[in-house]
Amino acid sequence: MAYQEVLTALADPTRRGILESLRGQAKSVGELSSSQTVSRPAVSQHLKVLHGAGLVSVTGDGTKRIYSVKRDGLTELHSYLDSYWSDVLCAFSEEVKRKTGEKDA
Amino acid sequence: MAYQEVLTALADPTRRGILESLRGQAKSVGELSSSQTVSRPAVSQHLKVLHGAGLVSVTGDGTKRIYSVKRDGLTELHSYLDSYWSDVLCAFSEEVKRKTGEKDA
DNA sequence: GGTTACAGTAAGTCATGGCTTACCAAGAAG
DNA sequence: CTTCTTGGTAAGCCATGACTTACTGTAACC
Repeated sequence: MAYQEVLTALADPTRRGILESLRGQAKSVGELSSSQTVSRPAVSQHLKVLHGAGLVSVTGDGTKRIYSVKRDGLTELHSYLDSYWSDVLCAFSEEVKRKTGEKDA
Repeated sequence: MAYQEVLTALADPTRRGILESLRGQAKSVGELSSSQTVSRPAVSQHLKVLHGAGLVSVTGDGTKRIYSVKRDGLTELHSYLDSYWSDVLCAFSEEVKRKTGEKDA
């Protein structure tokens, strides 16, 4: 529920690659690591972060664990970005740009 | 034009704090650093990253530089997140979750 | 012109985290 | 029951980057 964690998770290129590889097709850890350049334990660690951020969901209690994209995980970040748009005050910051040489700035 | 840089820029808490402090009100570097816990040079460095990511714009060639939020900087990332929604294939990944025990997985 | 204030740069330090190899646990298959 | 496959954990290494102090440059003000 924290968009901060989502940003942290999405900041890493490898993690984005995993998420991209996962979108459209749920995969096991083995399948994921074969499509990535890093080792399998590295993928596991990244998946832990992604799971902690709520970006992926895992199923299968057995020896095979299937990971898939959890679409809802991006909702909060999406809303956060939206808030920057709806921010009316944001508009007048552009106005300030023109008042550059204000003496009493 | 790269949402990767935006994600990297937004991943840092201090940078988010600067951006938050900047939203709704354009500020000089001095004003920013006084509202932040880190030193002024640190703020300068962060502003460079934010500027590189296209998240802020700067005006004032003089000794006073006014930074403001550049709303457009978030557009690409916003669209990127949108693409996860429109991804039809994303839907069937949820379906796969139920077929967990597939033997030929 | 000299001084002061503001801001960016440089250099160096330290912590965070991403990756690897090695190991451990658990279920499937024979 | 033994063996193999699968995946998470631990420990350690190394690179990245965030922060600091010190310095430099530039514009405003006297």
